Amino acid sequence: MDLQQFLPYRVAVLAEALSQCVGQVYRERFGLSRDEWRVLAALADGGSHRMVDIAARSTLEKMQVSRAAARMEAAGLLGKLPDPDDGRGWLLRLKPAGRALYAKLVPMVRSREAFLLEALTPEERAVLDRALTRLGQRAAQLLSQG
Amino acid sequence: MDLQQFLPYRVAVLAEALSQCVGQVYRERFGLSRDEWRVLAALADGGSHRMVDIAARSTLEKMQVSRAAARMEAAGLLGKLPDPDDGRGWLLRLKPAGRALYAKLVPMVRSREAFLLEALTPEERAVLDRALTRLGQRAAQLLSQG
DNA sequence: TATTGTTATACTCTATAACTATA
DNA sequence: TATAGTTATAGAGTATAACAATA
Repeated sequence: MDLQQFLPYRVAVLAEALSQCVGQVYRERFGLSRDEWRVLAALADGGSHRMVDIAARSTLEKMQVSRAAARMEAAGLLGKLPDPDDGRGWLLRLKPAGRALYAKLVPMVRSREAFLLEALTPEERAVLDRALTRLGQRAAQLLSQG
Repeated sequence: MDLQQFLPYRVAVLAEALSQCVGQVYRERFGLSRDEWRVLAALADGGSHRMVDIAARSTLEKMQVSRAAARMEAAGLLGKLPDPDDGRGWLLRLKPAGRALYAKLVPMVRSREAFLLEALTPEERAVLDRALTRLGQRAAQLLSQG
């Protein structure tokens, strides 16, 4: 068997490389961790969201969201409001500083993504899109079966 | 911007899922770490290889290879022979126990990979193959430029 | 001077679960 | 009993660089 041709390995190597590409922006230029960047992106619609929803939208654990949110609150990027519908919960919402950061950061990562995608034709992108989705579904199936 | 549609995020999530699928085999059933599994796979051709070559073939740091090899040597999976061509180096080589482990492990991860790929037509697989390669090249380009 | 492999160290991440307060 | 969020802790993984031996 050839490791170089093994799909999980290839995807892992690519993910690592893409993560570094994007990380050069959010980590090195803006001092955010990966989790903080995901929380920022998950709040991008400008709304207020419960932590558990942010977790679902960002593929993070509730604990990771809690910690990232605490750091971002301390940095003045977001605020925590009591959830009016549930006394246990909080709603997260970007503050102006968080929105400003987002507005600077997103065009930069977007243009990196665009550069990456220039490697593919529109048809290839469509296939890739489907492939990522379907492989994810199959992987979930395998994982649920053990 | 929609995190769910962002390519680096999608690839990261998929890589995580695929890594768990394969990890269920090499970690949970055979007690190997990811690095040890990669070293095992990189020695799969039955030959003797320098650590620096294993590192290149497995996308690991020389330090990770050194540590993984030390653990695998202690476990009797591989042996270290002095490199006849370079007094500084060692050649790694699977021992019978390592080859036996490999022979049991590979069919299992192979069948998982095959199950995953059933989600795609042969044409889609070919496109995915090209896409992974080209995206990796572009990412390397971005990283080298900063 | 550069390279192979080893070791040290500090740091980050991850996983698990205990814990509180509400539902 | 179950859920939202917080906190604690231990273990794993990562990054950096110093180091000895050899090229």
